[in-house]
Amino acid sequence: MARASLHLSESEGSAWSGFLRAHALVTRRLDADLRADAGLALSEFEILLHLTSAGGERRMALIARDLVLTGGGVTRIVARLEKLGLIERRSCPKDGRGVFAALTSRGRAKHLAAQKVHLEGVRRLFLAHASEAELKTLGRVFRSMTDATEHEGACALNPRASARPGRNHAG
Amino acid sequence: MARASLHLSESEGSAWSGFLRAHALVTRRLDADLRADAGLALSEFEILLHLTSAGGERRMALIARDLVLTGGGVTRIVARLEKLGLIERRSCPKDGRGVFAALTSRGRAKHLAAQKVHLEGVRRLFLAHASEAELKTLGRVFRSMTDATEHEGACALNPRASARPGRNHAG
DNA sequence: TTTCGATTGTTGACTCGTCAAGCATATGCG
DNA sequence: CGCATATGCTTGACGAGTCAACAATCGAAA
Repeated sequence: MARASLHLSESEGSAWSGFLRAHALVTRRLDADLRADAGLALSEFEILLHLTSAGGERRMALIARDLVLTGGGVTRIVARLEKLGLIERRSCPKDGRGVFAALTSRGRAKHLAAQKVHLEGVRRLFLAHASEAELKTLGRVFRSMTDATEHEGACALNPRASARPGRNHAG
Repeated sequence: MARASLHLSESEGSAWSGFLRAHALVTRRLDADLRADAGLALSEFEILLHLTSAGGERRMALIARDLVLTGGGVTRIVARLEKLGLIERRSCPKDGRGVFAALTSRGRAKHLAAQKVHLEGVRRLFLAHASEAELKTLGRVFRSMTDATEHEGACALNPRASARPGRNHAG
């Protein structure tokens, strides 16, 4: 383990800082477009989209896991969407603790309208900058990162799991 | 322009959602590690790092541009770092409006200590998941995105520029 | 020089999501 | 069953950064 160099190579550095900058710029712009043209924040739209691709309803905790939010965060976003009439809460008959977030018909319509803006933005800001082969590379690399990071001991989504017994430092 | 499909292909979808998930998971974990092991938030560390690689001092506005923050945001992060004794403000002799954020010696020391944690995290959470060739691809793709998005009319960092005369919708 | 528009940085008000405490329910074990 | 522990969701308090308004300064043109 002699490779504890104190700085990154050029390709490492530009991949990492590009990652941060691209995320900030792209999501910022996409959020602005969505707000202007559809009246919805990106985080709100993401939940409508998630519910749509899940068939219309989903448990709060699963939304949190999939969108990398805390439980409290989902409660609050869903509350906003509920106030807009786009979502309703349903209690889960199988589990008295559980709550479903479910699209209303207005919610479906809103998703459809916003989806146009969203897709246009994702294509223009993100997809347009990579070839098909490059997209596959991105997908593969991101998948590896998320799989590894998700299972890396106690994560922020899992605060009550064992108190970080070890983050397997490379030593 | 008949390709206004209402959904993404599998490779498009997993690249995009992977991008969002990877960013959320990786930065969250890195921020937690940095706080636990160095007592610094990721955003704070990023400014120390930026100042270091800029030779020790930098104008507020340039920090904001490079790190994709608003001016107000930089003011607040720098204020925190100043309170910690890691940074000091210097007025710019050439421009009475300007303010430099400058590393103190304690700031340099703190950067050095935190840099170990930061590098270990970036390597483990991000770099380890891509080959050299893949890193080059990421760098190239992200660069294209940021170049395009930065110059795409009024961005959030440039609120007083012409009021979004057109976002060149594909029409 | 005066004047007007652009730029720089700061600040109060606000939004968004996290954190942690709390309550309700579920599940496993004696 | 009765108790301990784990999970699901909500909520008050808070942290972090944006937004918009503002004051100060710069620069250029009349």
